[in-house]
Amino acid sequence: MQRTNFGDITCSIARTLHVIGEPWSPLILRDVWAGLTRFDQIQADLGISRKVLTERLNHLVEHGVLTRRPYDRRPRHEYVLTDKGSDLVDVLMVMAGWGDRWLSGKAGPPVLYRHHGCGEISGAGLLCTRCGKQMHATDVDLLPGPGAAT
Amino acid sequence: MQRTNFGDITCSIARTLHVIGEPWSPLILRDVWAGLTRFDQIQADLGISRKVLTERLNHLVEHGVLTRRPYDRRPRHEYVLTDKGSDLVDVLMVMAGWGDRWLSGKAGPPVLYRHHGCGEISGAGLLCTRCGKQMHATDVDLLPGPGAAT
DNA sequence: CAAACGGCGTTCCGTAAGGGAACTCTAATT
DNA sequence: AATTAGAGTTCCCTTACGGAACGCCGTTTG
Repeated sequence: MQRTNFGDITCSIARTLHVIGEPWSPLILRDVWAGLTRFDQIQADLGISRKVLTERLNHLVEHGVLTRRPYDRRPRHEYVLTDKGSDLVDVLMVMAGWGDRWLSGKAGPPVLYRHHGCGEISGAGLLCTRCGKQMHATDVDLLPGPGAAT
Repeated sequence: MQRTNFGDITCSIARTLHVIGEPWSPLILRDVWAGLTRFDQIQADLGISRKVLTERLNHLVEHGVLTRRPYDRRPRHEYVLTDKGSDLVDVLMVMAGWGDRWLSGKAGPPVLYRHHGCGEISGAGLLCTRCGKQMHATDVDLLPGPGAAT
């Protein structure tokens, strides 16, 4: 085996990386979370190679993070987060929070999060920066922020 | 450019991936967090190629996540987390929490976290599962858990 | 009913990046 | 002077990403 299999390392971080550690996987998950659920939508949004997108989607489905759901009688389907997958999006929210704090510069964060619980705009993270309560991936709406692409 | 540069995407998740998205980077960060701060220690622990370890360490230092600190008059140094880096370890704690919940099986989590705030053993995450208060990477000690390697 | 279309992959090739082992460099120790 | 230890560096081989073209399969259109 050439590339090391992180799944074999006795470490929950390594095991998690085995599921979403490959290039593009977290961004694919982000897209599905944000409502881009179809192959061509994701492909166009990310500009990812179709080959790699196929591989990643299969991998995420195999590991129970996404499911394929038919949306037509034709063989057409969209990708949906499972519970396991929604829980994983919490990792993305923390990553987004770190990126907002340390990397977004004076333009400000590209995305804002509205907390369903209190209705206010919060910073990215697992605690609402307004009401202080726990906030999960399923508890927010995404809105364009000041640093959003033009 | 062959591999896509995630840093150019207007997305805090993508920007964060630009810093720690490459293979091994999160595990290197984990090692430094856990107290393995020298080149050969990390190399032996992870079994990573020395070439790649060099590249990753330089990358993490360039991006202000780690600093090189001399620990001897000789050109010997160890790698230390910066504030930016400690903040980033929060991402790892959430990843560890997800891995513990969904991937560790009946063996149980390989690592336990003792919260400095209350002194109790907590699950991995950003909230202490015992006292409910916020818990950051700098607020915990790592202990071997039931699923630890033999 | 043949042709075009849309969604979803699959195939192919060129290049970059990881794996592994051997080698280098430098300052300290014996 | 020879040895040791830490920290890279170099070289070669193999794998995997990027990009573009191609294939498949039901549906719509004329």
